[in-house]
Amino acid sequence: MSEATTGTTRNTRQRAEVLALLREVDGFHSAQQLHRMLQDRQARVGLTTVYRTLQVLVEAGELDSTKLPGGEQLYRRCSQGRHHHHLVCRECGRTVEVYGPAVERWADQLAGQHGFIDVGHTMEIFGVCATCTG
Amino acid sequence: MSEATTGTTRNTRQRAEVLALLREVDGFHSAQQLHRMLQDRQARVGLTTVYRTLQVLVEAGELDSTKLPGGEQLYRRCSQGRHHHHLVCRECGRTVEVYGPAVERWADQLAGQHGFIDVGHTMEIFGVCATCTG
DNA sequence: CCGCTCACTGAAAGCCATTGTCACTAAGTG
DNA sequence: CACTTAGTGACAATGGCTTTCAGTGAGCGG
Repeated sequence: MSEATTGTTRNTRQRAEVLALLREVDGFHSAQQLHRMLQDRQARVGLTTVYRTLQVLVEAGELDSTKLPGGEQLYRRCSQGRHHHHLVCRECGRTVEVYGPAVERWADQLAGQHGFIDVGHTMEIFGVCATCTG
Repeated sequence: MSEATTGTTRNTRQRAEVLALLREVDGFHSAQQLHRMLQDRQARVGLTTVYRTLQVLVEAGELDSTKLPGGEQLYRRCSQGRHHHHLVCRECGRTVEVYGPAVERWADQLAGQHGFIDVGHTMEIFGVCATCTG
């Protein structure tokens, strides 16, 4: 599973298109949205490829992903490697990256107290942003 | 949308079956699992009804639900109304309810600072429990 | 350049939890 | 006992995502 066997990664047009798009857009977008955007700009990339490329990029730590309550996965270019969470507007999808080292520590500690190892966590904050309110 | 118009709730056999089952089982289970359990005990309740009943119960605050990373929704009888999060074992599904008032406060505050209103959040902690480790 | 291999592609089919449809059933009321 | 209408459930549909598999083309050695 994702083990670099011969480890050769090829530079394909499709990969470049996806990366180029991600460099231009801001905020989170779903694989489907990104695929539609690519179609709009005449970049012929299959949906399957979009999914695979996004997965690869996430694994490589170049993309950042969130999951909406509905289960849909969103992606966006990772500004930096630091672990963070998201404050997302339910209306417009505007996203703010937030940091909560205390939360991380709390989660790890708590899990440790209960004998859990290999601990990870998910946390997303939802609300309606100022723009969408008034 | 879930607005109590005439607001009459009927006591049906199916509802009772689901509730009875939930009273007996511990931990989180998916709608599909619960449906299968009901079949095993000869309780004839349709899958659709199981889903609807669970939804109603969650809205009424009588059930507690989590979502697995895979997107599957899990339900369990709510021990108490207090807002809490879950520490879930990736292997066996064992769940520990955890409280983090500080986290709640942090999330609300942070959202407020960014001008967000009507704020909610999700947080789940995953790991492997002591039993599953060895 | 040429040919070859294998990573990569993508259309279509599959998967799977969940939701919608709609004719039917029965709870609770008068 | 009617009778209204909440509730039911078999089935179809949805939707995001994954798998399949017959190709295509990136990059390398010759």
